[in-house]
Amino acid sequence: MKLSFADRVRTIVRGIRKGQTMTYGQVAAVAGQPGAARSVGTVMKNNYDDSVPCHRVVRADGKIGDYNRGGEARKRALLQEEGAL
DNA sequence: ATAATGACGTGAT
DNA sequence: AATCACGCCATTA
Repeated sequence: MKLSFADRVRTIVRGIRKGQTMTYGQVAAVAGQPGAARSVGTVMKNNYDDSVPCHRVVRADGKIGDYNRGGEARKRALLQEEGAL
């Protein structure tokens, strides 16, 4: 069975430890598709699995990035709780 | 199969 | 510093 890009991304993000963060571009690169940062976003958007800490994926330009469970504010709060900020 | 979409990235205004 | 414009690419319709 072949793992889609989305599956690899979810796996990678699941592996981000508490207090750590990765940029969309980083995840894409590790997933084997450098330059597909945007696609990582697409995946996150369609991913509703709570086991995937999508809030640990941030933008490369230092911004927080969006979040499908309460927006940027929520995401920022979670990261602060984990000490990622 | 083709077109539209968007939780990005970088460089130019 | 803030915004705009364009390229990028998997996913979705």
